[in-house]
Amino acid sequence: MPRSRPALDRRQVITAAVAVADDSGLAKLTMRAVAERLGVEAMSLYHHVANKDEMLDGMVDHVFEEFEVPVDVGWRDAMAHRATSARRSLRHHPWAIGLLDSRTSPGPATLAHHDAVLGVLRSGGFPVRLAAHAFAAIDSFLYGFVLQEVALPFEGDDELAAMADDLRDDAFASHFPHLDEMMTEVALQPGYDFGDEFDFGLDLVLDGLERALAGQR
Amino acid sequence: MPRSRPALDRRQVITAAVAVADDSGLAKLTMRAVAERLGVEAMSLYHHVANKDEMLDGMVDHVFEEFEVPVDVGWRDAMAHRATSARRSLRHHPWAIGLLDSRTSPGPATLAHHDAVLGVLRSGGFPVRLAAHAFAAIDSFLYGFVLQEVALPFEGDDELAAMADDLRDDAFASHFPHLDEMMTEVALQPGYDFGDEFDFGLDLVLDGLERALAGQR
DNA sequence: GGTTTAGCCTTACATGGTAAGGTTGTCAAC
DNA sequence: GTTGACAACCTTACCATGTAAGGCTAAACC
Repeated sequence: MPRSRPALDRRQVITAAVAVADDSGLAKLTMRAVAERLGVEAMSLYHHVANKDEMLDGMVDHVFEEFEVPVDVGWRDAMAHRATSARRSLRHHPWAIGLLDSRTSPGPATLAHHDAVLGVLRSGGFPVRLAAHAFAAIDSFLYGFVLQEVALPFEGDDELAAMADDLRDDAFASHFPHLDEMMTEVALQPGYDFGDEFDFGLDLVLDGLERALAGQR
Repeated sequence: MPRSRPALDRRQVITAAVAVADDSGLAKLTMRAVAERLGVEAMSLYHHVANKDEMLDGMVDHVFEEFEVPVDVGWRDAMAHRATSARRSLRHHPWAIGLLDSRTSPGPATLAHHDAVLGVLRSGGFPVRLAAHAFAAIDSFLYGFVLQEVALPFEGDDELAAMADDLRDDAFASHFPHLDEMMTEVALQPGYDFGDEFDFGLDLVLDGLERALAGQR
């Protein structure tokens, strides 16, 4: 086996891990699977990441790299764009949101991203304390929304309908009347998409922050 | 046919599993550990739950049982109380929030809880569609906040300070000036508690909903 | 009292993380 | 060019975990 150059590095390991998770889900993300994708044996990965946990940290940080924070627009547009971009990334890597709660050491991209967000708020006129409030509120909404979205047991209208029919019967309707009403009159209506709730909630939060900012002055 | 034999049942298995997770964390939650807590062998559990995954479903549903939804107050107070109660439970069972994204089949307590929340909104005057918006917005904020709170790499002021000192140095301050400012002027100030951001964000969301409800009429 | 069977147990296996240590190129120092 | 250190990758092996298959025992029903 002729080996010429440092073929592998940490970045490639992380990238391959992300690809495996994207393709096959977190459950199938094993060191052996990542190694195979790189044409290498599992133990070789340990020359580039300390252990699987650290690899997961790297994967999360990798996703944060994708979050876009525009700098030349007002804070509100910037935050809206950033939230939309983050949501898109997290939907593209649906395993990531589930990792967030177990990763306690933020990577460089994560820190850089958070710094950029704070930067936008501060230059948008938010005093430090209000910026902290805003930061927490926006991120809570963002992550929570994606968490729910990813946990939805269906994908698209038809699957929702199938699942709903599966679940709802007379017993369901009598036990959970409001849920039944919500499904019948909203969720199952043609054209309804839970994803659209994102804009409503985001505007709600941003409106509130705008008002708080105005009241501050 | 009802047997009068003192035996294990599904509820006990779930309860034991919750206890193991509370005490030792999700990583230590193994079928053998749960069995041991019940003075039983691992395989015996499979007479009461189909597999580990279904046990996790049951655990999540168990946590949802704890969420309180008061019925004899206005919608706003009810939602505030419910959010606070849910947050308390999720902090008490920190593993739960991380399971939410992988559980796609809601249990009976989960359904009942959601039904109760919708009931409060509907009788508070929310039209169905607005109730859907409100539901999504509140839950997004709630889950997202707890997700962040649980992922915080510290517990209490002193640990935060220790961790911050560990992280922050000249390089940190110059790379991440806004983060540095935030830590110095907010997070590290005596008495600061990230948990307090919860009330700010919750009020923000509820204010927004109140306004939306008023505009609807 | 014999049969059935629910409820628990023993065994065993495949999968997965990773410790220990081996092998083979590359390169610096002679 | 030879040597030796080191880096990058591999082989083996171990232990933990989920769970399939089937065994044992006593309660429940005939």
